[in-house]
Amino acid sequence: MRQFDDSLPLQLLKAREACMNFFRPLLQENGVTEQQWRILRALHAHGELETKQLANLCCVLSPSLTGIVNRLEQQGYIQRRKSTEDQRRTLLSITDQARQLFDKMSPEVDARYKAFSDKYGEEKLQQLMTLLNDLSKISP
Amino acid sequence: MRQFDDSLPLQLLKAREACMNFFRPLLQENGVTEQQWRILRALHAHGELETKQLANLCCVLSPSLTGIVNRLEQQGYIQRRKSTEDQRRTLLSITDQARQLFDKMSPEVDARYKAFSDKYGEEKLQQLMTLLNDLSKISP
DNA sequence: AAAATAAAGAGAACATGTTAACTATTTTTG
DNA sequence: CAAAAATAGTTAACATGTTCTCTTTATTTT
Repeated sequence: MRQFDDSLPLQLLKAREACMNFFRPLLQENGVTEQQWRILRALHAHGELETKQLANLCCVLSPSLTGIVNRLEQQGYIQRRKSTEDQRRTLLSITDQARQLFDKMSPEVDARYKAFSDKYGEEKLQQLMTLLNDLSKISP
Repeated sequence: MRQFDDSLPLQLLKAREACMNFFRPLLQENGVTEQQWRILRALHAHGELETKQLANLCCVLSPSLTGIVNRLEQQGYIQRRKSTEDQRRTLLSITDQARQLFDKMSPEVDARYKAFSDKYGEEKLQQLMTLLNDLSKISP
């Protein structure tokens, strides 16, 4: 069997960990978890979304998303409304309070991304993104 | 700020998800979780280890490891013993029952890894592993 | 149109991730 | 050597991941 330390899933995990080390402190300073930030960014980029769409975009399962969204709503960062055509669907969007958070955090996020890119190498980062993008498209 | 869908952490997550889709069913058939399997493989490859070493190898925080190891011990896959020199340290190793599990699963694990490698491309896989390995070494 | 099916969310139960605090042991300092 | 500081591991509290089930609403089938 394949050597343990060569396992691709483990390497992906470690890489993600190394990358997050650049951003985690910033998120913590601003009182949002990694997952909450992922959700907010998706809504910021895509506008109003259904729960299911959001889950797919963020690579989160819907039961997890339920809780995350509840907490974000409680903190005033997200608003829900029911779709009028299809009563099953919930539509989610960010509030002005969330937009303020973005304005506040954006510069520092960019700075840290640049620090990361500089340390790792811009070309390598591009290559990596391409390879990852290909990988995420395959399925058994 | 960087486009949401271009975020490296998200891409790493999606890539990992795509990869795990090849193995998850097998793990489930054998009644072990992804994390349990990771722990068992590390112990299988490295022999007896301290809790902390194991946590570092597997990219798991010690509080999580405590629970995982408890459950694995309960299921008869792991045995603990106290270090004689340093009473703080716990030494962990796999049981024969775990070794049997490996013998049973190894061929199928290999087969699926090959299926994955064929579908993704062996060269690309090598490149990717190299890039990930580099990434996991950098820190802010 | 009534019944069967499918789809979207939410809820439950358990495993894991994450941070902080705590216990029991060394190890280090004064 | 005794007190202080450091280390290994666990516990606690909460957020999230994972699978299964349930409810509600649409859609399809007969």
